[in-house]
Amino acid sequence: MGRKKLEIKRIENKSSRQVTFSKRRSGLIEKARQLSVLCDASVALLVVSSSGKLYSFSAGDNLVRILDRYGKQHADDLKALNLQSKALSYGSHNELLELVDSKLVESNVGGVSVDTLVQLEGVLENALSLTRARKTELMLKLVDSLKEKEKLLKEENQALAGQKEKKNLAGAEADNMEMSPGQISDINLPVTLPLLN
Amino acid sequence: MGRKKLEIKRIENKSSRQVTFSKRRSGLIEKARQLSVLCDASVALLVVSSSGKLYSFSAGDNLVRILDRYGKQHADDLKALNLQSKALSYGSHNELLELVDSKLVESNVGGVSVDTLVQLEGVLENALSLTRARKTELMLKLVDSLKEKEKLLKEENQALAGQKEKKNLAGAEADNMEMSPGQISDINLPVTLPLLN
DNA sequence: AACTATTTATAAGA
DNA sequence: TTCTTATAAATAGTT
Repeated sequence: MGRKKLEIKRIENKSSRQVTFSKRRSGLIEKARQLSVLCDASVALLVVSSSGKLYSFSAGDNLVRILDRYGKQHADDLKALNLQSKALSYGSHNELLELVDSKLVESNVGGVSVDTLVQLEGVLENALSLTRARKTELMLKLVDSLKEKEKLLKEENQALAGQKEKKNLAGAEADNMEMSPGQISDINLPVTLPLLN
Repeated sequence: MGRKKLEIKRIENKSSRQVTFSKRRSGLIEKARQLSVLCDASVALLVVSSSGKLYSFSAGDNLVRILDRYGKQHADDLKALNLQSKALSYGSHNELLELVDSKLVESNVGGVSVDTLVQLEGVLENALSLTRARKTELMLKLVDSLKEKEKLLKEENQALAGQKEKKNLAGAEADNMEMSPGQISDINLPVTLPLLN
């Protein structure tokens, strides 16, 4: 809707891309607002420009609450989400394979076009790689957050030990407990993870 | 943009509200998609209808990654992350299964050789090799061990706090502190895991 | 789910 | 950036 019809593909000219980004971003946000008001819905919108700047908008409810709901509903009902943003469960791989297998056996009689099979293969590969990428990403995140937690706990630990020592010195005798608080206990973790294919 | 100008306020008639919701939701998603393509941006959109149904869309990058970015810029959202990671391991392959199913059914017209089918099966099986399961298993172990570590740290923490309190009560006398070795250690976790896709 | 009269969004230009 | 305006696109009400 402008002087000319614009093809929906990346705008190569940097400055008009910037202008369009700005205009359409406002337009999108306005539309989101209207949807929220007209239909009594909650809307959360996050836009990240190619230069990495983040714009967020939410209406009807605050963003965090909407995200929470996303998390919950994700567990219950993924039907509502589109395939792209969907995650697949670990177990699904095998199930899917089995399904495909059985379907293929079944169709020994009927027939399936090569094109369809190629398409199917693509779909599966795509879905799998998406899944794997996301799974990895999330697990790395989880690991990071756990490590962060660990660090904080250790610090607290050290602080507590320090306080204790002070008290010891101030008290009757010394005890030379050198409880250096960073001590080792063994948790069974493979130091090197054989994560190879 | 319609037969009449519509005021932007809650539509009272339930069914037209529903219709408008549906139309405008698609419109919004299309606009989001266009913005993403035209301007090389990432967009995440979450819409919750008044009846609580959730719709999500993302383009340019996966939703979780976009949310992550949001999380970084706006303090923590570990809670949401946890919810998500939980959700991710639950069901969700339904849609994919349906898609696969429909592809196979719909293409009962052409014809394909058993050889081709066997080949396809092989390709898919390959993509699902056991190694991936092993990788997942190992990562899950890693996460578990980190959680375990965390637990131990918390316990030690509590023990220390308890001792400190005791000391306070006992005043200046000896301390029989027997450092209960419920220790925590530093295990050399690879900071970056060589995770394969 | 289609249609179409209108309103809205916006591409290009200033 | 901001405004203007010709035109494309979205959609409200209708069927």
